[in-house]
Amino acid sequence: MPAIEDLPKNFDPAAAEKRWVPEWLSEGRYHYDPAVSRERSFSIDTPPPTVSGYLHVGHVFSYTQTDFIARYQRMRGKNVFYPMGWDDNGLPTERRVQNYFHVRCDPSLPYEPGLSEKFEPASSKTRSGPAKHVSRQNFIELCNRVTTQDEEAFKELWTRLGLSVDWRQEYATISEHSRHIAQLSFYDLFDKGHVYQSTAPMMWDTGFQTAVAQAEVEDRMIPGAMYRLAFGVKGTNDLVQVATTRPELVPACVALTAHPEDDRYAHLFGKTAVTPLFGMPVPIFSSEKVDKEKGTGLVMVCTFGDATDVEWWQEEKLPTRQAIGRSGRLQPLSFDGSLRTDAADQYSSLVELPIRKARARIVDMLREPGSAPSGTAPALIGEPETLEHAVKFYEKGEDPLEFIPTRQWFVRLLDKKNQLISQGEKLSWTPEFMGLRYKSWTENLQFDWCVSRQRYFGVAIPVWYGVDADGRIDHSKIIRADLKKLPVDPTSDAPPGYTPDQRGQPNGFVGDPDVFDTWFTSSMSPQINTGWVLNPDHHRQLFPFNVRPQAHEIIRTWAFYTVAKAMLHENSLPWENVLISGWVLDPNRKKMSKSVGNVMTPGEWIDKYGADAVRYWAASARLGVDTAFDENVLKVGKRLATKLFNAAKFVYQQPGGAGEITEELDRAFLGELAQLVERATAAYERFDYAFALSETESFFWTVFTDNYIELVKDRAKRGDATSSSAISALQLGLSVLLRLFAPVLPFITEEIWSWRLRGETGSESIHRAPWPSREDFSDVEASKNERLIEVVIAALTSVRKLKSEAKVSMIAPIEGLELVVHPDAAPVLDSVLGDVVAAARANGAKLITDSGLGPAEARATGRLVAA
RNA sequence: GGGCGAGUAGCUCAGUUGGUUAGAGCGCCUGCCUUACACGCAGGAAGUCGGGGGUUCGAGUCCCUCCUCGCCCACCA
Repeated sequence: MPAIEDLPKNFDPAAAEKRWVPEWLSEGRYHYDPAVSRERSFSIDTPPPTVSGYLHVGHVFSYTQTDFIARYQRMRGKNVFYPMGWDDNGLPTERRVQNYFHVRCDPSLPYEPGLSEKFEPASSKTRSGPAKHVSRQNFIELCNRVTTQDEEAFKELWTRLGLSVDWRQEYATISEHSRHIAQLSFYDLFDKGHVYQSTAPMMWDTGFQTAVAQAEVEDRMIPGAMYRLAFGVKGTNDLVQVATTRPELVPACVALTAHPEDDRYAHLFGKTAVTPLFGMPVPIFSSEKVDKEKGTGLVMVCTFGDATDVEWWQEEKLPTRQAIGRSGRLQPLSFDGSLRTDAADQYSSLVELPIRKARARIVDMLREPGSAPSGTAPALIGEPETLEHAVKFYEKGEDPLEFIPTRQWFVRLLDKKNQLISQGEKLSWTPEFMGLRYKSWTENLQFDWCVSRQRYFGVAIPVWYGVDADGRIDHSKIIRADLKKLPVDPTSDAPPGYTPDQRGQPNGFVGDPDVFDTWFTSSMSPQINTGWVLNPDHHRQLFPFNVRPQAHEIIRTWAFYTVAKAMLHENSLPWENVLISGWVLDPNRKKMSKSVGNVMTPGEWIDKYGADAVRYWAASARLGVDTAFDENVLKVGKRLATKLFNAAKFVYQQPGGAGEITEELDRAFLGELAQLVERATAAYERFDYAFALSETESFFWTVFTDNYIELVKDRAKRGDATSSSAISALQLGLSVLLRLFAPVLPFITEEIWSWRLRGETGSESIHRAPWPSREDFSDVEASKNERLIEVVIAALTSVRKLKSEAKVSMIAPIEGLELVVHPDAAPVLDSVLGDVVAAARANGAKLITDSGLGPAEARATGRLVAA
């Protein structure tokens, strides 16, 4: 231990961080030991953060909260498996790379070795020119370059924060291992019959030109208008009114429908309607799905306006008239069977227009006289009614989703809703109500999981398709990879039994051009961590995991898909506990994000207040509770670390050796501390680190430093038989308190531990020291007076009040001190009166009883003497 | 439209199964250089617990209802 005189005047967090981080890493303090039994291990399915290149305090919040639990479990003697992953796979990375290098991926270009290394971050100058186009392979190399940089930045932040991650367990969702596991997952689901391909219309983002899954869809309120259009009834001059918000889909109209009990339209069922402008004859059928109250009660069925259109199209076996193409522009359509000779002409002016322009154009056309199916009137009836309505968007997209028939791979989930719901009910959710989010999402599942994406930077779907003798791709002829060759990229590798030059040739093959939904891979995070079938022993050791910490907005994706995968692959739950963290709100109570976020980065907060203080802030919010960012809490955290430093200095300054704990006050203090240990331990067991911290903090400050230390100060330095009792109690108290604080404040506690306890206990690090328990107090006799601490604090407070009101210093001597207490409290106080007299700087004290006072109340009188 | 969470001192938050004058920290006020700490210490002021009903000897806590905020899910012709 350093000599106490040599300790700095104040705690320097930066110096401590510089000292301990390297030691923790080099000494493997947080290493997981695969040889330890499963029962003695504790596994964490850490969320892999999206490496975005931008760090804000929201990132430190939830990750630090997980660390509290990891550190507690480790001190409980558990062999903690605490990995860290990076979610670098996927669209955010693609976009970031496009901007960063001002580059676009063009899969038709050939790979240029060495090209990717030559790229430099785009300057404002180069950005103004056209983007450079590169091959898919080069683009992926650029993605890897950027994510590697970003991961370094995150890793630096995590280590500075003191996350007790075992960095040997680092993983990335784009790594070879992760791609291997994801492709194995696909084959296993394939063999079990859980995946299928389909060309049914799927939700499609026209901006990114990819299919998206229900989980990635969000509603946004956007302005629109309701148009009333006149349709004809074939063989009559009758007109019927249809209301629609999407008039540009009139050319894609394949039917009209109304509710079977709607008297207004009952006579039309089975008849044929005629569309305005294009004169196409379409059937009119009845459907329970129609809401009589909406619009005119008569619905235009198009291919495809929304999910209900898709259902009607399937049920009624309607033809497909796909007006909207993959890029969101209207595409050519034939008008065979039209009752109007000018239908194709009318439509030709719409082809190639983007949806919005097509809508404006067609509305103009519908205003023209004669656009109605019969007579000379315009088809548009009245003026459009503007409205604000909810429209589905891809969460990362800018244009409303369209339904477009494309070939996609799906995981069958709809038929397993009930099983998925019951899996969710078997999990323990913290906070409990978050389980409802999982449930309501699962109950409302509408589609199977579309897992294919028309993107580049992701895990390739590991299949090839046969090409027939005529050069046509046969998607039913699926060619799989040799399992030993995984992971594969079918766009560059040749399948088993083929040579590379057979790609695209008659009787040859083509690779699936798509990649998996990123959730397809990240839902395998437990298996990626264990190695799954590649390392069955390790898998058995860890799976199911003890905890999955994660944010609440990804319950429907990450949590849901991970539960689904574990069920489909192994008929198991992936974990026992789900811990849901809250959000960090900015001071205006909005979710903290790049645009509204705080200007200071987490690194700067650490610079200013220290890592322990930042962690203290994260510990002040319970799981699932959103918290406003408050710099004040950082200040308080820093003060706590400083106070610990100084209190410890005081304890170790006391001369003389420790001895048996013989004094009532010392025993009572340790008795209270033992109760605190029980409360804190129970709190950590239910993942309530915030309660454990606030109880410990309040005990430390109120009982330990403000009162106990003041009471024994004098006795400790007296050098008599009672001194060693005080010193022992101080040292034991400090040791226990340090360990209770260690999960939240790893730096200051490690620092103090190293002075003496490291050598005395043999625990090289406080973070490997045993969590406090009854064992710590086994040599201490229990106090006879349960309320002793309460009473003695009340007495000391009454003396302080006397001095404070007299506006004199707390060390002002007092003569003729009289302490008035409840009769029951008198003998209690009498047993420790010497310490009270000393702390009061009195020359003695007389106890007076008054049964009018409460059992823990005291009143002091006496003469203050000028110092 | 259905559901979940929140609404407690100027601010940030605790208030476990209903039980005596509702708590903490920050801020504020009044003091104190006290040999661990002035990044400290002591004392103090400050709340009709979102509104309204009800149950109860007793309600911040239970029930009903309404209001505000946030979120989840759904509807989206």
